Amino acid sequence: MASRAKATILDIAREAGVSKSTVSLVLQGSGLIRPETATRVRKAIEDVGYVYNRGAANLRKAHSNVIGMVINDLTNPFFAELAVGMERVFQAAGVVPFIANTAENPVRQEEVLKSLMEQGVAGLIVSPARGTTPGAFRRIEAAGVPVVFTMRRLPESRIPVIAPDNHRGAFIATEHLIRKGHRRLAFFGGSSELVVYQQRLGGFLEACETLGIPATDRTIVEGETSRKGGMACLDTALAAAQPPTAALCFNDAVAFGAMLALRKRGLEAGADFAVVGFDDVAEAEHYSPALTSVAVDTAGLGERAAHVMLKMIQSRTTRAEDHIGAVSLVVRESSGPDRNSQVGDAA
Amino acid sequence: MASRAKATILDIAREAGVSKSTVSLVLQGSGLIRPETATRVRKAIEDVGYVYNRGAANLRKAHSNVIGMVINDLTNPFFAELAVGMERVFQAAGVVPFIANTAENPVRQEEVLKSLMEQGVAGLIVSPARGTTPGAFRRIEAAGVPVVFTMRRLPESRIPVIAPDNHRGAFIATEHLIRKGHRRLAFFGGSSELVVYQQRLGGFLEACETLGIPATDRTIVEGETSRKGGMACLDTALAAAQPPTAALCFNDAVAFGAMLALRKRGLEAGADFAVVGFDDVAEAEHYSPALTSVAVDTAGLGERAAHVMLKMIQSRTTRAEDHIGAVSLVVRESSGPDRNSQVGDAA
DNA sequence: CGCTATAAATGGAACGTTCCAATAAATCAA
DNA sequence: TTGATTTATTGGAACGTTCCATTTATAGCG
Repeated sequence: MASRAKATILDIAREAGVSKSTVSLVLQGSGLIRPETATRVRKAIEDVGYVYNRGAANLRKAHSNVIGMVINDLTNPFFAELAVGMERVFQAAGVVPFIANTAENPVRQEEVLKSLMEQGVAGLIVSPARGTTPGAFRRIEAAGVPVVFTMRRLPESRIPVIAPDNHRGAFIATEHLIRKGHRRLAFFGGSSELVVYQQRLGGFLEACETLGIPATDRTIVEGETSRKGGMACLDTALAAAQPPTAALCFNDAVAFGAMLALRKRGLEAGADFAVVGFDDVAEAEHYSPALTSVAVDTAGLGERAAHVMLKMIQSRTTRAEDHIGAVSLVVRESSGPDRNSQVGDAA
Repeated sequence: MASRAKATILDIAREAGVSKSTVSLVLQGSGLIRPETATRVRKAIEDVGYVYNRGAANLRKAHSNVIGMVINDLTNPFFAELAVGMERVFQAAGVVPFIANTAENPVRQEEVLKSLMEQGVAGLIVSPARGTTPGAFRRIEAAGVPVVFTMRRLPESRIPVIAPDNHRGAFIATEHLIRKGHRRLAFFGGSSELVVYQQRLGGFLEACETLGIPATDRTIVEGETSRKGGMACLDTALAAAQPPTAALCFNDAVAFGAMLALRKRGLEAGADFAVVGFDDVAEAEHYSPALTSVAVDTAGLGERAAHVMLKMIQSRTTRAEDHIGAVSLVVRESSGPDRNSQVGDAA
């Protein structure tokens, strides 16, 4: 049933009674071929069930039409949304994005990157795994393949980054909580090895500083960036002598976890404890209570990253400017009502 | 900065003072090379920043180490979990899975498949997009590339399928609702063009039939397989003169939507209306109320699909047996307490 | 009719690997 | 010592494309 040997351009040439060069030209849609010849060739292609061998072609052409998207956690819907945004742009440009998942594992990431490079990708969009070593992209840069990072950046690296304004996002979210009347605040989840963490925590701290929350009234609990991590953070925080009354969470997953832990204690997010997330994933709006979160325009960032990549490929450069996306706070139920009525001990 | 021309095997050969054949052997880890020679070659590889050109290699070898995973909706966490399960297996086998998203669009799917084929994949694992035409895989089969479907099957096709036992899953879920005392049941979401829909609906109907729920007490509402679709289904169903008191949903996303719509009406899933989902995504356990759902062992199915694929590649066949995965009902809060006390009108 | 200009089609040399057959060097048996 | 065997290494011919330089056919013009 299956055709024995794969058909090549020569088989088509024979079938159509032309030369391989002619077939090649037809395949590339060249206008140099007489229309009726082209039709004849196309028929032959159809007849023999030919499939184009892009590997062979790339051997001569030296640049492929595939770009690799390396993502640290596909099960996080946030990254899935990001990937979808990119795909739209690439598709329109005739570029095929192949997605690979590293599951937050630097070793796996190494393998995946190697594989993608061997495949001869034209560029790489990467959301680096936690714990990626600074040298991990040296070889890739040396090979002249354009790379852009999304969402996360590496401590010291000249690779362009497309990311939301984490500092500002955390700042406005914290400000929101303070304006609501909260005086003992927490920051939940994440770990200090992530640059993103430093940015978000930095925004949180700056807001506290600016708006007069003393260091003694700030609780910082590191933890996994997942529901489970969020649950643990809340339990830790509430065990303190002077527990916080509100928390900004590293991301929405952590926030969902914190809300879940609250419910387990018979408390309700919003009424008894204010929770704010980060990322504003689709689910945030539909949760119960609906989650107040920092919206980062995920799909927009994905599109931006894709555009930057295309431009880099086109201008065969490996440099590009960073892009820091605007953020906004989407206020929903989980951050609760104003507490200003019961405030009395503010400076 | 970037090295001008990409280094090839010949550059390494020159650098190390051996022949290209020797380099090739080293690259393949052949034991035929004297260890110290191999070390010297490996050093040269490192020095010149060589990256292996798999395209060129495949030209001779005729089978690559990449397999394509074509998924209809990456934003559905269910598929992301499935993908992750497969990746584990492939990684261990030294095969690199590239994931591509079709966003439920047959045209996009066509492009993606073409691209993957051109790339010379060794095999394809596909969860076909809705509305895929029966002929869409003809050429791929003709080319002798192994394909396995996951989760969904095409109406008439000899391609092996790895999927959960949809019929049985729906049956036990429906049985559960009836045992709880419900007598007017609904089936929410999905559309009849999907084979999976027919299977799940079939299970639902068979349970109704077997356990004495007359056709007049069954409400079937087709709809999008998303939260939004689920909300619409619930609204439609409750508008009827004799509304149902429980619903089996096509999948968890629909179930979440239905629960959301209930809450909007001031009703609570479990207490006022029983909801059962399908797939048992991670979120189901953490929802509020926690969702009763049919567990399909997602990661297990992914692993199974990957294994079948590897076996097909190895034995260079394009045939394999279907695999129907076991299912189980995970009972949580959303299906509510027993209603048997208040039943009086049962036959 | 001969000439040039244009259009259409073609041969052949790359591209970077693999792998077979062949060689060269080292070891062994007699 | 000689020939056979084993161990390391090496040329060279593929693999399926692209693209440049040609060739061949067609048309246009005086």
